[in-house]
Amino acid sequence: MTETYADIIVDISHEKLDRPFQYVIPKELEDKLETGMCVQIPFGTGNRVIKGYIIDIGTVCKIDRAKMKSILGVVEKGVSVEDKQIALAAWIRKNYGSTMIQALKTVVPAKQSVKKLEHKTIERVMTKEEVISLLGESLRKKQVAKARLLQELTEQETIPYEWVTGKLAVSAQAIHGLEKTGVIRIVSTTSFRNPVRFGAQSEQRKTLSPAQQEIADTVIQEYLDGMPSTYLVHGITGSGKTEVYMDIIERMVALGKQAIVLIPEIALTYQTLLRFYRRFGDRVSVMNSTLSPGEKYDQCERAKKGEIDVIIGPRSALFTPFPDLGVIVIDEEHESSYKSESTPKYHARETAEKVASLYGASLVLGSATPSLEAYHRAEQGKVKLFTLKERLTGGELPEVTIADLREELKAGNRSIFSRELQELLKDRLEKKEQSILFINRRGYAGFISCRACGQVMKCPHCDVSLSEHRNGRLMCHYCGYSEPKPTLCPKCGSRYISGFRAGTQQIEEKLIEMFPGVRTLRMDGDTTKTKDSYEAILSAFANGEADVLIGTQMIVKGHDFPNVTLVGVLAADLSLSANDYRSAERTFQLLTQAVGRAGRGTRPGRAIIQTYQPEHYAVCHAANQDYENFYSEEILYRELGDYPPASHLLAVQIYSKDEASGDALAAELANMVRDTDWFQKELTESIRQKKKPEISLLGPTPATIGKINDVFRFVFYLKSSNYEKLVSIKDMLEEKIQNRQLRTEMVQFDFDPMNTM
DNA sequence: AGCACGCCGACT
DNA sequence: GTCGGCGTGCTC
Repeated sequence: MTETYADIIVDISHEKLDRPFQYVIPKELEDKLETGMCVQIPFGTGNRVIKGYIIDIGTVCKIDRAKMKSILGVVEKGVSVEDKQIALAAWIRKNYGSTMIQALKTVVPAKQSVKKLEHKTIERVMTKEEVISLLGESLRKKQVAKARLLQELTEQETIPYEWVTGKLAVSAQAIHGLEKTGVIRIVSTTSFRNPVRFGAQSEQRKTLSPAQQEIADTVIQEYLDGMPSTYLVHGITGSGKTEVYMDIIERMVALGKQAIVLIPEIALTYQTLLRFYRRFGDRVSVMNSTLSPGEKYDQCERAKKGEIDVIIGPRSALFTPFPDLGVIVIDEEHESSYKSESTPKYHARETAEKVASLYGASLVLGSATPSLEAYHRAEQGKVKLFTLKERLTGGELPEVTIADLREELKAGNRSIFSRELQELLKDRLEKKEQSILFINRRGYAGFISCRACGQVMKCPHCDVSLSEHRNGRLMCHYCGYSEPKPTLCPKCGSRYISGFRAGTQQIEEKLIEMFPGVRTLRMDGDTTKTKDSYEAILSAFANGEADVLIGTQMIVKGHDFPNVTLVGVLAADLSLSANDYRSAERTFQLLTQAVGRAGRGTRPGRAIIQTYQPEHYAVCHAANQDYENFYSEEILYRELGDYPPASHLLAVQIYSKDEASGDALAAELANMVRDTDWFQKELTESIRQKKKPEISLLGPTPATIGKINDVFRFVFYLKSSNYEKLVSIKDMLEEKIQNRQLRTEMVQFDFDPMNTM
């Protein structure tokens, strides 16, 4: 008969107590308790009863058993903001895999640095004379601590609390003593700063088009009917999605509800914010990664107290603790930055759905190129789809041509610019119009293709590109398949078979070589170390300080350049051949966005997409700006390969300082899954019935980048259409790992990963 | 955060 | 002695 114990975080905001305490779970509560629940516990010497949150349940007794106390009872689920936050953290922990502490820290951002929460101050209640007489008395009684504080009070009427406990070294008891005798008063002056301030000028409301109006009306009406839902607004750039969001938010605010607006960090520009400020005044606030922890905490407090109605920010703004949230808007819903890169690796879109259901709020997703996940759910009827096809501002979509680089090679053009692009560049330079050259650096990790026929070396099992490895062989990083690197193209026999290498710097050099005197600006990871330099380059270009802007993906997001009439995409297939299943989707999104940069002003735009694979559906459909047809082809591919959203993928990532032990652990964990009874049963069933198994295991294999900072990385994948099954495997592995007490190794879980490891 | 323990000067 | 202020450390 074993006892069960619970790790509990006590409900006292103090950094010293921000760690788990272990309690005995009484027999009668054993079945009722779960992680994330709120319980009553005796705490401290006086055994005063306080609230605590269960973060873990186990059978390992970590401290002296004699010291442990028992849980008194369950605090029934309330409706407070805190309870929702805890429930959300528990959900994240369960679905994405992490410890409860990690989950709590993501959901309650200030829990860590809570020390500077309220700026408490000490205020003198009595007159100066009375204090001086008290001071004399204290000095006589040799009450040094009290005297120090009183001395300070003769000079100042109010003193910051930390100053008193810190510099003056007066303990809390002494202060409380003085408070009791009525000498001072402790005031929590919660001084909130609004990070950005604008004048209260209001933006004149634009009348919505019938299509826009219909979206806003539906969202609001269904909310009022008590049936909030998830909506996907598929609208091309310039179709006025932001107007729709603002209309919905305004009506929600009028109902006394609050709104969260998520936007990708990169699109968090001054212009976007300005529009919201003009509409909602100082009832709107910004979450920003540059905010200090203290400022973030302020934002949370303001939200809790109902001082703001709208918050705008990246992924983490989702956890703003509003008392009565009405709607969550996720703009540019397809952006990969909505997936967290650190544990817990949650996806903001999925998590937003959970948040919305906790609050009974509506969720509005918007994108010009929706993620396969969102569109798939719309097809299944789980999400309501709206399409905005009209560009409100007029503005024609640019004319797009595809340049076949294989033909260029045949015609003897070995430069990185196709002949048509060269001509158009020359023309734009003469006309003093601006151009953008876009190089796709994604998936640079050495795939191999034939420059004569465009053939890309692919894994025969997984249909993703093979990467060139240290040992010179080609490897698949999903399943570990490998083959020797060919010297001749297996399809056409050409010897021009190699990885593609070109950076923004080489392009710039070639461009200056070809057009002496051309003014260029370069933007990539190297030239934009800080956010300021990013803005600086973009505004320099917008001001006409250069003829050509050369850059990686970052130049295609946001920002309008009215004078740009030519966009050249050099080697579109670079990202197409990245070795993971999302590469076509990413390529389509990038190309569509890049092409959309041309002709935003009055003059019509042109775009050239250079590629070795002109027949590839992602390239063709992007050239035609045709999302629907891209989607129907891509979803077929996902269904065939059992990739998300048709199925689910769990990446189990193993990190280790020691290559051999990491490799061994990866193999051991993978075998642990393989050896389970139900996995074996599933396998035999599938063979017997000649169907696909409900679950399959790929790998383990060394990661694409096998070693970073001397840490070796291994990975294996589990595929299943049943998400719950993957969660249960994660739970099982988590338990095994916990009991093992790993030293040099670390294991992370990534559900439906955005990047291959 | 709150509570006990122990140290130290003051006072009956 | 013992009372009371005050710092320190701990809380499962």
